[in-house]
Amino acid sequence: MSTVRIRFAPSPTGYLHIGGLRTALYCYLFARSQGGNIVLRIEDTDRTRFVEDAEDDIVQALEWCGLEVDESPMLGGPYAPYRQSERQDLYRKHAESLVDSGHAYYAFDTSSSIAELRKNNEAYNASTRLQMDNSLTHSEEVVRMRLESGEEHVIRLRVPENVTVQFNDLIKGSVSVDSANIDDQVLVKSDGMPTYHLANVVDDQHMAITHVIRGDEWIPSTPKHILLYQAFGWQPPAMAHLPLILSPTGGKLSKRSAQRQGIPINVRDYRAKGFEPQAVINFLAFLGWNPGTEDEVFELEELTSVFSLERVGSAPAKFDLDKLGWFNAQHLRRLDIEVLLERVRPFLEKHGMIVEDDYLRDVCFLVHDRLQQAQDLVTHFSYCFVDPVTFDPVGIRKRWKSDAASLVDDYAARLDVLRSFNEETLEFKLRDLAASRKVGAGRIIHPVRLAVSGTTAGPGLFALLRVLGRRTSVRRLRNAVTRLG
RNA sequence: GCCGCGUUCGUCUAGGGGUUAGGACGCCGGCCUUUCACGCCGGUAACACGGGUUCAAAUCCCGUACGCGGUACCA
Repeated sequence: MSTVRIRFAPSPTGYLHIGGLRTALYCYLFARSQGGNIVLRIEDTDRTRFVEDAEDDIVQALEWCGLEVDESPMLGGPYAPYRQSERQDLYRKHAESLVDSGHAYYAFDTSSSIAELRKNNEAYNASTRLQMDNSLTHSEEVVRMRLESGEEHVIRLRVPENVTVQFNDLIKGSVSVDSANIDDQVLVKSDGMPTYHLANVVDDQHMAITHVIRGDEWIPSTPKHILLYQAFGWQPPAMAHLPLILSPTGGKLSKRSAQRQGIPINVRDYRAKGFEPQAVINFLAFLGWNPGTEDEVFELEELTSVFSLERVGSAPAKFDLDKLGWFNAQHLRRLDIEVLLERVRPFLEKHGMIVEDDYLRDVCFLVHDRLQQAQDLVTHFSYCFVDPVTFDPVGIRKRWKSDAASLVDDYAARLDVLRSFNEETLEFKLRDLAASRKVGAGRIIHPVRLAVSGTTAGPGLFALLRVLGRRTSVRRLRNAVTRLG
């Protein structure tokens, strides 16, 4: 058995989106679980949709997630080049060999004559090809002349009549299609570029790909590819078509539908929003696959050791942002505090907050378990860095009673003269004050929290005060006393 | 329209002839607690429908419905 070789073959028509990452992930997991190799191949045969920085984005997105590839345009490898635009001659040569063997033909039809064909609801296939303008309907000599004169043309696959094309998909099982339902597919476009169908078959063969793992949307074209392999006399690789990721409302997870649901669509957006790469990977892995146990939280390397294609389901799955949030919280919590610091820094900077490492470390330690996304630190816990400017009105009504100002002021006075600003002392001083004023501790705790953070929710009060430090704590307490009265 | 693929709690899913149909997210309730989270405990909720096959069907077969995908000189 030869070594497993998998390719991830995106086309650079835009930034890598979440569905593409899922495909890449499954490719990676399968390759690694089999001890095989994975190659990144850029399918840039559509010049009209080419996006300049897309390739770069794809590479960075994979890197961010830790999906390392073995061969790629920048890494090189034994089957270079890995950009299809750089392999044009190969495709042309193979297409022509197909014409020679009678499996393909030149076609000169204008776009308007094809449009007319389709208007009559007819396909370009065995039943119509003889009415069209191609090398099947003209003498060899005429064809040669037209070709030599540089007339625009394409090369089409001559799909055989009345055969059933069948293949065994590793995920879907047996799939078969009657060749009558397959068009004479364009193999080489009039600009000389191959279509996906040709390029992908030629490259998979030449790059010794053993398994094609790609999205469900390719199932209908796979019979065309099988036909191509047969025409070339090649053995097709194994096929595995992954179920699609759907929008929560059911449709295709398009840019528009995703935006409406608040779902980031490009991988770079997940990064920008403070999602953990491991969480995104974990979430994606479980969209259509499960290990058969009840474990759910996995890192990439752990996934690699338990992944198998047999356990990939065949039904499409809806994207669930809440579940992703849960995975993110799980992975965020497992992060080493120093790594968390790195995660959180960009968000502080974005908000113009300059914070020293030691202090940030204290804060992170304090709120670590309460973060779901890294950016929560600045959105939920800004009071760790700047004095509160507003106080939650509901909190005021509920917690800032008539004696609050005097109690808080008293507490501030006691803190102000404290020598060791540790949690035990802070708590002792507060309870002592409560006792001497004959009130419950909560009568002070709550207004103090409100004064210091502007809200009624948050980490343990004494730990919070300790982190804020004496100067800040006292300043905020006194400030609240004057503001709230 | 035609072709293909699919259908278990709201969502992700386990289970594939005999199960109280299991887990996770979400939601609800409780415990913990100075608050809110975390955590823990408990609850809610599903085999699309109709026919077969069988002693027995969520599970196998056939239809129907619904959903999704494809139907390009896009991938």
